[in-house]
Amino acid sequence: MTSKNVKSNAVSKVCCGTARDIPLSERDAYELAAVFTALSDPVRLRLLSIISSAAEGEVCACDLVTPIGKSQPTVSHHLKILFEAGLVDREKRGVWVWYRAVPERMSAVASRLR
Amino acid sequence: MTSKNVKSNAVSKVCCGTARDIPLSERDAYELAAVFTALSDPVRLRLLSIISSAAEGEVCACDLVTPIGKSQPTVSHHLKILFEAGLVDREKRGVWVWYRAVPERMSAVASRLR
DNA sequence: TTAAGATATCGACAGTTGTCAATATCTACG
DNA sequence: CGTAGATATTGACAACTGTCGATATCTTAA
Repeated sequence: MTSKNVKSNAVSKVCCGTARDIPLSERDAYELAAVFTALSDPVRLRLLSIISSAAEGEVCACDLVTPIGKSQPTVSHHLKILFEAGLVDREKRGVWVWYRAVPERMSAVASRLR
Repeated sequence: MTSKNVKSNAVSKVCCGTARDIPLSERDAYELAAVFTALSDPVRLRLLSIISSAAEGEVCACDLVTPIGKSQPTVSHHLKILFEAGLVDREKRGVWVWYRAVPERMSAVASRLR
């Protein structure tokens, strides 16, 4: 395992061996991982791209099913995951539900990658 | 399903109904999702945080097992996933393997979130 | 009230993923 | 050689995930 102060090894460098604190806490890691999990599916990324690039700033859920090419329950499922991750916001108006991107949330996540 | 030009509905706004092209291609969505999948685990995020913040710019794999608190095969497994996602680079020197972050890769991913 | 349509939930299933013990591979050193 | 130690691979298992059909819920219009 961890070696320290090994003398005359072939590579002139040794492992430090000290298990210092991890910069990212366990709790933060879990929360960050949860957002990345929401982003880890191609269908959700395409949904996000449609919603984010909407000229009117929002998109009706009814207009997401056909272009995505998945069943309505599946699209609804993915939208829920994006919503719960804080990546999109939604508003029910009449029969329809309108989705819009949350750019601050995406920026916040992006900044965690330096 | 999609409604268009519905007159006198209660919310004064209708779905557009046109299934125009999705900004993010299916191929790009898959590739991006693959990177986010690599980032979607708390253990991997903590590994990344240790490697990224290393004062010497690199960390020996032997010094990652203990602080992470998982078995050696598990840590090796996660490091492989990070490596294959292009998020870390590695170099074998003697018996040890040294990992370093790939900041350009992280920046590239971050920029995809606007 | 009844009907029609948009969205959400449920139940089930196949595929994927994180984990570890056991084992293999590789490297340096007597 | 052969040994010791670091890392990777394998095999197995439980847990999680994406998908769909069926169904429930909700809203508006007639």
